[in-house]
Amino acid sequence: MTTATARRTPADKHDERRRALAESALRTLGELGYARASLREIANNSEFSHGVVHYYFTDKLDLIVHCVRHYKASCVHRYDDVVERATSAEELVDLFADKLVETIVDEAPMHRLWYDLRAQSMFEESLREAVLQIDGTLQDMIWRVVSTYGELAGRTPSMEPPVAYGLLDGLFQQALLNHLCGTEGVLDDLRRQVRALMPLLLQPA
Amino acid sequence: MTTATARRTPADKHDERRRALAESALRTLGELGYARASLREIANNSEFSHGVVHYYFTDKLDLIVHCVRHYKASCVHRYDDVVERATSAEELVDLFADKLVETIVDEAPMHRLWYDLRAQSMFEESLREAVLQIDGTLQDMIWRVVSTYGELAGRTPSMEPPVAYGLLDGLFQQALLNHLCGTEGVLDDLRRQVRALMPLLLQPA
DNA sequence: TCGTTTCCTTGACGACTGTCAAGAGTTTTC
DNA sequence: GAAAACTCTTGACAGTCGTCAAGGAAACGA
Repeated sequence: MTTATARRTPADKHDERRRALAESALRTLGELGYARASLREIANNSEFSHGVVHYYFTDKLDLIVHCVRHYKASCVHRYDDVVERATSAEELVDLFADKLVETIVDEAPMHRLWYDLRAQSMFEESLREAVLQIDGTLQDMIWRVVSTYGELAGRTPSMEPPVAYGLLDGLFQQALLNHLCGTEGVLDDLRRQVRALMPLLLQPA
Repeated sequence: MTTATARRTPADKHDERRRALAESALRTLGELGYARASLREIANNSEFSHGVVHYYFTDKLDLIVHCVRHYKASCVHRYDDVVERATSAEELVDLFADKLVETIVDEAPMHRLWYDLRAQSMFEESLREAVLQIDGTLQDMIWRVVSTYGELAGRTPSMEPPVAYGLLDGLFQQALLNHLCGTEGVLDDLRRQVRALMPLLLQPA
């Protein structure tokens, strides 16, 4: 019914509303987490009422998965200009480490939401497909950095994409937790750790 | 009132009941996760009724923190005999990797519970103290392995304890998720990845 | 054996949850 | 300008949740 009745407005407006609702929901989700963010709370922090959710989404799960998918879509290009801008291996590492620190400060709620969702997917099977897919795009994102780093250094990566992603993700997660706990020096630590780790991801010269 | 009235039974029985309840709760928590495990469900899977929880614990949070603390207490010695038994660096790595794979198979529910709780602590401040403390003991556990590995290899570690822990934890978490998703070859991958990573944790010979 | 303390069950409470139907309000269509 | 379609609000529903009080059951000390 809603498809292709007019030239472009109906379906587009529908999608735009979904996007607006999703972005509103993301704020609340990032603040409260997956389990404690109720649809009413999400709606309260938006310009809509709590009933509208079921007009644009079938489920609470549908909404949340849409939210995180929407978020990751912009997230996976975070290091694109790091990759493009860097002219040497050392510069790439510096830019990459800085960007990691920057996003841990600016987007901590989004990151903890992602880790929350990924942990939930270990229990809730209906989340796994989306989580695995997003995890794959994040892995690709990291691999673009690592492979470019290798090219600039004139060396080939010594690890497969999942390993490189797993290692960096481990450090990042640790830094995020400590950052949220207000620990001092976490950001500098992360920067140093990443700078020390990156060379190990390549074959010895 | 309950302290030191008789020789040892009253307080001991209290603690034993707490332990029994906690172990019962751990089964349910490992199955459902932090958010979806209700006190009634926890009690149903035990020999008690749902009201007894507030006799031994002040809170749901009190119960859960006690549960995870109780679990980690036994968990942190998992690699002790790996450290003691190994007579060469290579053997230690093999034993360590095997033990990692073993626990990912045997205790997957406990591990996902831990990651769930750690993610929740990013939102719920009241969880952080316990989580940070447990995280520290896990880090120490890993460091015992790494430092012994270095001694056996006659080389000094190239990374600080948090980094070594963060890297290995990242790989482990990734393997756990994939294992729960039923992906094939995850365990062999983890074994190979750990064997490849460990030498990088030491200074070049 | 009686009274007291400890232990545990039952049942209820208020609050909160996701969901959805009924119906206003708004826009579009003819 | 009436009719139809779309958009959103309101209010209620059936559950579930953590919590706790009342009271029975059992163990204990005398």
